[in-house]
Amino acid sequence: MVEKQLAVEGLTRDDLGRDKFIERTKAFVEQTGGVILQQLKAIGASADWSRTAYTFSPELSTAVREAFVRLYDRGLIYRGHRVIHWCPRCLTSLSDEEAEPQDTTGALYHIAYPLADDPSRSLTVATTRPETMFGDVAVAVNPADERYASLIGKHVILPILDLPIPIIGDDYADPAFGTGVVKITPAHDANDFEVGRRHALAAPIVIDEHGAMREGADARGRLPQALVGVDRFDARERTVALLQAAGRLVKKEVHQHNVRHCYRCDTVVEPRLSDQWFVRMAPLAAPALEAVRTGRVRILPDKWVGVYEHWMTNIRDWNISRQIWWGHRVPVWYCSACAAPNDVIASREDLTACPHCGGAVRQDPDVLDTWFSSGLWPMSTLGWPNEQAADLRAFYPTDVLVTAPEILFFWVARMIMLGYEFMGDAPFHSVYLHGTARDTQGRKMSKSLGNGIDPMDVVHRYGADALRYTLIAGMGLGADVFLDPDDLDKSFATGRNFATKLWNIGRFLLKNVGDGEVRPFATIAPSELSRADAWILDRLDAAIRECDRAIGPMRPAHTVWPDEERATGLRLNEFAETARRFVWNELADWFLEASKGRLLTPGHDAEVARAVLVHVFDQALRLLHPIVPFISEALWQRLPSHVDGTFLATATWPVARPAADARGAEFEPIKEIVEAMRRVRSEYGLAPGKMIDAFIIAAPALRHVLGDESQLIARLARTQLAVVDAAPGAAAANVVLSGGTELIVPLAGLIDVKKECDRLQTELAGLEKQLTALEGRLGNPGFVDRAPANVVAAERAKRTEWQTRAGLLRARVEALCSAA
RNA sequence: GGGCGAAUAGCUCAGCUGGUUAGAGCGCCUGUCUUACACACAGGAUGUCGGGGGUUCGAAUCCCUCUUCGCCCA
Repeated sequence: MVEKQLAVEGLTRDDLGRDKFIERTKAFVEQTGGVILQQLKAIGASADWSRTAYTFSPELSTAVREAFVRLYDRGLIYRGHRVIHWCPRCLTSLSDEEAEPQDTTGALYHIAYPLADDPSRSLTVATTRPETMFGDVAVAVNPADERYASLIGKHVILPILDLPIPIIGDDYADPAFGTGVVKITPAHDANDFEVGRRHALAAPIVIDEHGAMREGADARGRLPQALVGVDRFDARERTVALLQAAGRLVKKEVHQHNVRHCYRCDTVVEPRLSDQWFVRMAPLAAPALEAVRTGRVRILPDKWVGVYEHWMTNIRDWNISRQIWWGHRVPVWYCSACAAPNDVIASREDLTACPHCGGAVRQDPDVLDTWFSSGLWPMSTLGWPNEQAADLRAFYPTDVLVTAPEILFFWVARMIMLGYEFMGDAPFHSVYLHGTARDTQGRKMSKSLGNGIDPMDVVHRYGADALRYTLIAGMGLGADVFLDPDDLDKSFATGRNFATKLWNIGRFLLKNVGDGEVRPFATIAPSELSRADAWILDRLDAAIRECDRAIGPMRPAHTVWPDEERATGLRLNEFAETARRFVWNELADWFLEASKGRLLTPGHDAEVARAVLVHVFDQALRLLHPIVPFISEALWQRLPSHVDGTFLATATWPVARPAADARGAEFEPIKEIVEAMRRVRSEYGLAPGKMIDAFIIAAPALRHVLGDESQLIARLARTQLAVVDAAPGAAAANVVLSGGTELIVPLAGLIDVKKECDRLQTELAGLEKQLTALEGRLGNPGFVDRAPANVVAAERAKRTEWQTRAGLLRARVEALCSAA
């Protein structure tokens, strides 16, 4: 980014010099880092802001040096001479992870290399990079390949240069790929380098650090004059032309392959032979792999476990050298005076003189891959390498790491490896890999595409709670979330609607409860509760349990996750949906509606209702606080039960009561009757406000409830219910409810007998179909004998219920449809 | 080319260790400004759970196979 800014000013980093460049970058980092912190605060992230840390602070720099020196002393960091990924634009090497493969349509060129002792015959090699042929030192065939085995040891003539090179046998040559003959260019291909090493071949360099053709080490006389200084891609065309002119190009075919690109600037990466610092990964990976396999660390969603294991078992040494200016300098000095000119001195302190001879020293110019210091984060931020640091002792290992899946190798795996190396334990027990925000076309939101959404924009429009709720509710474990950057209203409707609804629920509740003294919920005896009270308290318990289950255990009970708990919890969307359903569909839609009447008449029951309302809402706000912290806190502070100076943010978590009150279940038939009445109204176009009469045939237990709750039903359903023993003869709508209850709504003049009859017949047919299947199941000895007893019992209960229901429906159909 | 994963309502996704009359949000249709909320209320429609085969008393759920799409690594 800083280099881009400089480019706009017409400058390069060399114009500025190393010190000025670092100064400028530092300023930029402080500025952007500040913006991110400000955004986090705006969305209500409850971090301990006094602990923000910066990787270039003196403390963290100490940690980086300590880690480097310790790994170096243990032989886990070494200087290696090999082919690495190089960005010819950034002029730095890259790790395997930073060189991103991109599927590319290229060409496979087939080139004829004549045999030295018989120019009439030739071997055809297939390559995607003909311009590297000037660095060829051999062609390889597979020793098991019968076509070519006899040629091993002979020579071919490298076209254009007319240079004899050997034919070698090596398993690396894949008989099935191309022609089965592969050219070997050790300086410009990592695999070829290994082949060259095995066969003790030279490694002539023909491409320079800028990606232009130039004779480097071991390459004198290898480049045609016309190609010197030519960019690698132009050189490819020209080489092909030269080959064609020489009659050596056999064919060119379209070829799909992956080409690595620089993850920062997208330039095509050039394999480059050079000296770099590497971390030996296999010894570090072993405990980190074991940690995930045994369950010391779990990865969610667990589909990433396989990816992690695959990477860890095929791990390659990590190139940590970067030839850039911004970063931690490699803490290595070289003494030019001592006997060994390349003697490496790794040091925790800056060196000004050689500790052996007192001579002048110079520091290695390379800096470290930023992920090297990031890998130390869980320790370095807590005070490591001071192992007695209070923070380190108190907080290491931490709990959950939340990050994006593309960081799994860059960062997560390296934190685990370095955690084991330096602390002897994993830095956390859970890794939560979240989804990606994408636009409506499924593209990842990014600055360069301009399809991103500014979170602050959303906060200003709809509030932080709406933003949080939308994302949390819409993001299943590891699932991507799709948002339309051009239609924020639609994208954030879920959260905006819920935030507004919650606020309105609070407003209504606070207004109706009023400012007067409210009885503490604990003082209310179960016998004082209404059925609606008992019901909402049951629902609250269920919501608490479901929320707890969605979040799962905070940490493993005994260090390691047992198999049955490994994949559980952290289902934030389920948590959000449960909490939403409770306050909206249960508390607001039913309990608040049911309370309206009770609150109108002052007295004992109104006091109970007020106490229950305050208690239930208080508990609901506690559940909601992690998702919508601002609105929930604001409402909670206004509750009459609120104690000055206390915060919802630090209030205790709700706990479900162990046992339910049986009377809560008695509210269900009331709901069912109200819903049935509403359906009938809707179907026959009866005005919602109009009071209508209805009859009900019910079992004795329900009659008792109906007697008690007639006012409530009247209010919710706008219905005067009369309990009867038999259906009156007049035209009516008929509804069969659970438990054999029948609801009859007389509709003289309004009823369409044909329509009512059709409706009942459709319902009956559907039920009979289900019943037939159910009876088939229960008649099957295989099922009755082998299925678990509780399943069989449940199916039998269902049969009884459905048979009653079908009987009642049949009777209604007979009564009604014979007349039609 | 190798490995991993996914296909469920118009869209985005739940459905965990096989037993539901298969769910949610958004969208859609009908009615309602019912004094907390039209960013709402009430009611409604919509799925041969990608195709085929198998295991099982029982499959959206387990196995095989095909198709299509992702991701990771060569």
